[in-house]
Amino acid sequence: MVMFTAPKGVPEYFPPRSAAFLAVREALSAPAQHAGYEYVELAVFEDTGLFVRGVGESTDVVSKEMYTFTDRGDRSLSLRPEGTAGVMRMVVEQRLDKGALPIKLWYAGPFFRAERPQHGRYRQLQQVGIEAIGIDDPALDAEVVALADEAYRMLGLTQFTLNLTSLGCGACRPEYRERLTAFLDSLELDEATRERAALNPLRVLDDKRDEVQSKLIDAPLMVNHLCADCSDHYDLTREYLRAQGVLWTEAPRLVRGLDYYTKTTFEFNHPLLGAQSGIGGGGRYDGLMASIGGDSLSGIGFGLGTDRTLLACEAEGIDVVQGPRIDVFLVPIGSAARLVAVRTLAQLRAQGVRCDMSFGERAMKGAMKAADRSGAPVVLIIGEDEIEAGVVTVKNMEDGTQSTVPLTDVVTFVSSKAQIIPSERQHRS
RNA sequence: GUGGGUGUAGCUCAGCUGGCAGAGCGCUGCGUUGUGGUCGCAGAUGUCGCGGGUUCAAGUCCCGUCACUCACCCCA
Repeated sequence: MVMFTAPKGVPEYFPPRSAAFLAVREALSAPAQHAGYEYVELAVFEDTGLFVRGVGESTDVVSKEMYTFTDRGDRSLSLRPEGTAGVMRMVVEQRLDKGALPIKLWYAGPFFRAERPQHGRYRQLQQVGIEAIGIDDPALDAEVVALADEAYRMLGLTQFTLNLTSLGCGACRPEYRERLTAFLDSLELDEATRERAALNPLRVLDDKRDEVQSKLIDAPLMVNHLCADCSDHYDLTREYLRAQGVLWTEAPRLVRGLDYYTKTTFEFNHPLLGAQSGIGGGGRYDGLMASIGGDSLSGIGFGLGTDRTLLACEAEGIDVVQGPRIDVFLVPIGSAARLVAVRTLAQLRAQGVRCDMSFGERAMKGAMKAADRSGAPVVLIIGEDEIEAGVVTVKNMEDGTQSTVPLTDVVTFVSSKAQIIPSERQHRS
């Protein structure tokens, strides 16, 4: 017999953790939804050329981590390794850029990178992302960063950090890049590092090794060589962040792996996640739309890692899912009671009460055990005695007390009671 | 792609210099013929990852292989 397993590096979520995953995904997008961002459902695979031109041919993500295949029409397609390029393609293709600006969009779903799996690093990874396109205003940079910060804080995370910098633009970065290259050429570096420097010298700046970092103390930094436009933009962005009470660390050596980033760039990290500590990141990408054949519209956005954020919550001991998953559980004993239970269950659900019942010919003991495992705080027992008396026994599972309610009143009685239960477990403020 | 670690019950793991396959949790039943959770008692569950070798004897030692995992790299 063959035993099938999920492909390597694909995290799956099943009860009870799947509920936490869902709650994290909801929490990550909630602040953006409150801020007017609208949902988009994107293609999960795209023309390979979109990522080559948009994300950048020299990036690791595109050059060696894409799942690329040829379809029956000999088209080269790739599973999306990130979301921004696809959003920009949609905006250009659907002419969304001809409407009101800025275009504010959010998305969520799986992305794919053929990497060696590790704690928090998966081949199928889940992200929640937002993009604000078409207006080059530092207030939007600040909004995007603040929405990510708000999402993490809403979940109850306290230990994450925000690293922020500016990567400059097409006007000032090439000059800086030359300066940095000249500096790196003057150092004695190992071959792998030299190759990295040739491909993207900025990448060398965030090398983790102390022996490399010690040589970089005097390295020129982008933030000290910004043009007037980039410098003003960064100053205003920080002023607006301060105005919203967002705290951050200046990270002049922060580098991102995707070529399209310009100006404001940021990364959220969590110290309890090990090597893969980035729980979210993003930045401005003013040249991206033009590079894939659209107008020269600016944009800024983030991608937040749903898997890693869940890991971060677990590492901080946060219960993302609070309270029971249902409010009421029905325990019918005997066929007459079962009919009553099926009808009552439907009526309760129509009232919006979350409820379930014991299925199968279970004896009272087994049915009560099922009731207990459901987590429902209230159990309705419907047996032969109750049927005969025209009542339902209502049991409080926390203190074990019970009372009888006429069958005709039970839906009203329970639904008014169920209204109270959710308020007892409101989200932290 | 490179390096390290680990594979034993559903889960978490113990098993010493080779000598009868174990614990906790969970699961099932009973204590209570209409009451869960707590408590007590009883019970079920193994290709010791897989293949080969050494040995009277291998979960244990050796070789190979696969899987998982941590780190490099990269990134969410």
